[in-house]
Amino acid sequence: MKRRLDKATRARLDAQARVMKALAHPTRLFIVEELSRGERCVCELTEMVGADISTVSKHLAQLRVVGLVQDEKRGTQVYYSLRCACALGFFNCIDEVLQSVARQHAEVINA
Amino acid sequence: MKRRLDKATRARLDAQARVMKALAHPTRLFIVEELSRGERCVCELTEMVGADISTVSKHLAQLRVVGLVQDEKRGTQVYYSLRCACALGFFNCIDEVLQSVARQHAEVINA
DNA sequence: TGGCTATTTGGCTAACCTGCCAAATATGAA
DNA sequence: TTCATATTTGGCAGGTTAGCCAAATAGCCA
Repeated sequence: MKRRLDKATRARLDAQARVMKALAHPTRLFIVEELSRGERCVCELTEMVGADISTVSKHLAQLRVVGLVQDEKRGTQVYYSLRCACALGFFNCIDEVLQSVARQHAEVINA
Repeated sequence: MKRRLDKATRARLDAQARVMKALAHPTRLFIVEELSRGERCVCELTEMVGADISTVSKHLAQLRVVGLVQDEKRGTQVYYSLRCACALGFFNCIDEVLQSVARQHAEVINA
């Protein structure tokens, strides 16, 4: 019997894709990487990223709604932290892919 | 000293984000998952996905350019296969995130 | 060659994303 | 309360993406 993309599978994939999409932006990857070292407030991240604070705030909101990070308000500042350390595993795999591509590229050039 | 998003870091993050972006679509996640069971030709995937073949072909092209899959032409058919099995690790982490969110959701509702 | 099937590419529109500014909101201090 | 700082939200313009159809390309076989 043929596998097919049924409604339930589709719903699961939609949810998974939403999480992937939240990670699919250089600034948000930077934020995740930085948060893996410890919590940071919005203004710290804003300074590091070098974009408008409203832009950074929106990136953080995207990571938050999918559950990758959590926020905690202390005084006038909001501190964000990673909720799932496993997100860092992504970097390893992605780097593996990129290195594999680089190797292949080199082969083609040397061929 | 403050960490900052410098030019080199930015370039690395851009490359990583390109790979993540290729994965950030339900249809493409489905394809990756299906290819983890073995190679498939475009027409097989098209039937499973249930979209236009040109749409599926474009999704496959996106996965190919970032190095996640490779293609091999045999006769009139093109067979695609996974290039990095580690991509499957993504699913585990994403599911962990989603389950964590679901748990939190339940807590809030029961509170 | 011509016809058939499999796949890719071009082109189009609708929908979505990003980043900035401005305005709103929240907290703490004077 | 008023001011100042930190953050979020609304809104807009420019750029990107998705999916369909039609057309082009490639391989196989008669």
